[in-house]
Amino acid sequence: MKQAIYNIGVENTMKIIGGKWKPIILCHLKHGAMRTGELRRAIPNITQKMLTQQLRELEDDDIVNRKVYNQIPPKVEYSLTAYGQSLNKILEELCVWGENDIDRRKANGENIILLNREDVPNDSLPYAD
Amino acid sequence: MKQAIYNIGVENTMKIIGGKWKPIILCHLKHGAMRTGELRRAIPNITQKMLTQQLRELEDDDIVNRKVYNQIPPKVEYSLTAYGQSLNKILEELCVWGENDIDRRKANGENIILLNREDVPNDSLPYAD
DNA sequence: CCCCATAGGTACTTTTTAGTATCTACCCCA
DNA sequence: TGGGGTAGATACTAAAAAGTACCTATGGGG
Repeated sequence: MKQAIYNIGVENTMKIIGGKWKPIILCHLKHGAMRTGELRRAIPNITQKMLTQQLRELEDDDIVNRKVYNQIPPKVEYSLTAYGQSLNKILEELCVWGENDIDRRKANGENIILLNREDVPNDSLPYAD
Repeated sequence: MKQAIYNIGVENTMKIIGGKWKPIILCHLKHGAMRTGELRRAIPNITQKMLTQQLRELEDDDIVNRKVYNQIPPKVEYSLTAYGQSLNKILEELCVWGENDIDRRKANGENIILLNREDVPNDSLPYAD
């Protein structure tokens, strides 16, 4: 059995939900189950390979559930497991923080664009300056 | 001027606080200012190069403040900026989630060790099964 | 004079991660 | 017969991230 040693909790968290694609996938799945093709369309630039690879890893970590419908053409739905949903709040906050940060930079003159602003919980920013 | 395009907020967040070392550095700094050497000791395995490199990037993004004391031998203190502190809650949650996840896996028979459990807010786990 | 401690820069190499291209399977439909 | 539509596997290549080794500066102390 391989032994894993971490110095701080966040190290483990990032191993599970870190990387280029996992946070994005999870932020989409937190709204409900999605088919493979839906995820592909929702996440421009992701390749089929990276999508399935990351989903498999999330499955292995009991974050994502894979449901296969036995039909032709194939239909597969991905969703957060009950355990994966314990990440919902964090995922939401990561999204919102990033959105507000983009606003802040834009106000600061940076040329930065956010295409899909899905989380707009309220009008009070966590940080205003 | 270079244009940045994001599809979803979390993409931006991860660009700023993602990677192998940044979340760890930030989780340490959220307790207060630390000297370079303190950070190095607090984060085993990080190299001087990675530490300063990541700190410079966090500085560029207005997350971390660098204070140089003009003395010999040199003394430099790093701390979260006021803006960087808007990440405090998220950082805390990332730490705690990782800690609880390690407990969960350990209970599940995995050989996994957490050396520094710094965030123990209460006895109610976000997810118990 | 040389080494200590401190903080940091830089060229180069290795490792990890991600991307590309091509392959499978299945049934339907024209 | 040969597409389309779905989901996915795999070998190979490219790019990004991290690690290694060695260099700088400064003043004090032995």
